[in-house]
Amino acid sequence: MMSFRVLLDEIRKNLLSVLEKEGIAGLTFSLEPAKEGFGDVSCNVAFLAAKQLKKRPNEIAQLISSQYEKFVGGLVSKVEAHPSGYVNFYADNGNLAKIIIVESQKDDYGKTDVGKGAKITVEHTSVNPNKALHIGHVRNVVVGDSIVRILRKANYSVQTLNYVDDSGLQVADILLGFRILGFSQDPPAGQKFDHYCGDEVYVKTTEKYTTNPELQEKRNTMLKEIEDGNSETAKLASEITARVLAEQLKTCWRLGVSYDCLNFESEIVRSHLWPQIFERLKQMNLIKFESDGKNKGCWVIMAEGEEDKVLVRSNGTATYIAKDIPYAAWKLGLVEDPFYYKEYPSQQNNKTLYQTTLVRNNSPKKNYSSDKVITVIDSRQARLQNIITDLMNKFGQGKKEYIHLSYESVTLSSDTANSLGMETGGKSAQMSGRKGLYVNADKILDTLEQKTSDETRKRNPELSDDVLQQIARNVGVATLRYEMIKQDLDKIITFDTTKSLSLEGDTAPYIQYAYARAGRIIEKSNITPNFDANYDLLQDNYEAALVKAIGKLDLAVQDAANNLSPKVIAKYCYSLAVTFNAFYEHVRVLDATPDMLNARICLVQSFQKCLQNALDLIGIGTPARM
RNA sequence: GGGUCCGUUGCACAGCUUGGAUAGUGCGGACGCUUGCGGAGCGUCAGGUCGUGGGUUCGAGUCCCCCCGGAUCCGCCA
Repeated sequence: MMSFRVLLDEIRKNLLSVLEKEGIAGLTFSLEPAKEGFGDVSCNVAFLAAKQLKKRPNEIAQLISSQYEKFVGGLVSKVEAHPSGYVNFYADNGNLAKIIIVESQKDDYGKTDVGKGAKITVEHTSVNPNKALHIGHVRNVVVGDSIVRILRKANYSVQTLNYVDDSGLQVADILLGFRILGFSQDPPAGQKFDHYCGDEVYVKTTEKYTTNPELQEKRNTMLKEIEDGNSETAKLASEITARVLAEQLKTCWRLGVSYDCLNFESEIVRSHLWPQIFERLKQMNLIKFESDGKNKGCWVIMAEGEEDKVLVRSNGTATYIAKDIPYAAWKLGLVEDPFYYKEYPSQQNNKTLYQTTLVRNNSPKKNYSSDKVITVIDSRQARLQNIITDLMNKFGQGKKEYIHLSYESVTLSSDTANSLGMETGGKSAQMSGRKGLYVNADKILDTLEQKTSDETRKRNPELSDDVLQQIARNVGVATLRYEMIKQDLDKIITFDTTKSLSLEGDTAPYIQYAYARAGRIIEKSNITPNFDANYDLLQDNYEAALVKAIGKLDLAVQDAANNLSPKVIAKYCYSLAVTFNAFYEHVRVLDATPDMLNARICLVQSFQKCLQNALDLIGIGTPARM
């Protein structure tokens, strides 16, 4: 990839030759984009060599920079020994601009080869099919989807899975509502089925457990019936969960997210993978049978420095973690695949979505397993995920990698919790599906679309309703997605229905606005840029800064892929937009002479292309107007 | 009680993986910028013992240890 990286590569190569000549080879120095005001690239080698040479860092820096002088003239225009001890390099703006701007026109601009084409499987979303997605689920969906996009850009071959826990206790809860408490199986007109199940059936059914304890026993028998299959209850369960799932997927598609395959817990259970795995665990001595103590009669797993975890109860039934183990092993390709595959009826973008089935068919077998598997789950499940990770390491004998990509939860601000009828004493509160304390994802998207639609109409009164709606969807989704990934995964997001929906400052609309502004310049210039331009004209600081920002996309992708950190891309997009806006305010494009106009239009178009590529990595679009 | 994570300006965050040069950004506050390419913008100012204490180092927001505060997990529930 021809990018800012070529500058780093050139400097490294020449620097190594300087160091060798001076007899200070073998140091693992860093060579990085410089901080503002210290040139373009900084090197810390003088600090590292100071001890060995018994000289002050600045002296060494001076020696190195004077020796580097003979290489000046390529992409480097100046070398400088800073009094602090750094060696700072200044780029030749024209040469660098030519390379970066031309390269940025390629469709795959920003790609980088972290993955070397390796297969990787990512599981995310995995929402219980008894309710609608709330704002906490959205964090999972958006983090997972952004990771998928980033890994693809980093040359991984990515498979995306969504695990549907269609046989758990929460499903039994709503079934109890339908079968015993007589809730209608059809929602009131205009209400989505997933909203209805979550807001009405689930909440009102679980409410009754406190006043009506015998209902809980009924729930337990219902759970057994679901797991065994074949009963009326099991049939109704698969019907209801399928309907909820269909509605949940609409929300995911609305967010711009797609999957390769859906897995169902009920099928994992009925596939009889567990007995096979159970035997292997015994053979490998990874689990033990307790003949005494509090876990008497159970098979338990010994976790590093933690309490033993029961896998098989004294009555012989497997616990939930025992269901997760076969699924993890399946994802890693450690068991023979018991499934057949069929197409799910629909998906956005005409991408085919498959689902597993135990019913034999003639469709070709699929393979969604990989040696490397990422599972995106809430940090609250870290303990269980650690047990599975441990187990998979032993199971895979070091050839497989199971990664729990953990993220902190989304909580509600006290104001928002209050508005949902909960007094928290000024503190933020965890959401709870059971208590009905959550912010629905579709409703937040509706609110955002309305808001962005109003704003866009103010600025573009001539736009048709259709176009306006399209823009509003784009910007609304972008705003929510950006809020969900702009900070670190291990930081709690405190969601506030008013404060979290701002369209100004460090937000998606700010970034998208920069793109739209750039588009208007190109439009009004009335020229088609000629990329065989005179890039030496782009010497202004604002121009040079924009070129360099554009040149660093692949460095950001590499960082994001290596650290599984989508926020790196969000930060990159924001800083690219900031750099453009500064350029926009200080450099007049349309007033320039023909050569200068052409060079600047090339730069503006390069910015647009780069930003579009970068935003796509976090699932954010670039409307031409907004 | 034990494990994990968080603690940087009034608020929300970046920087910590890979220690060095002036600790950045947004919101909020004060003031200013449009007969100029779209003001969802730009600029100026105010605001910081980087939770506390120790250690390693020529050098610590960044690495190590103790402590304090907060979140979360620790069921033969899922």
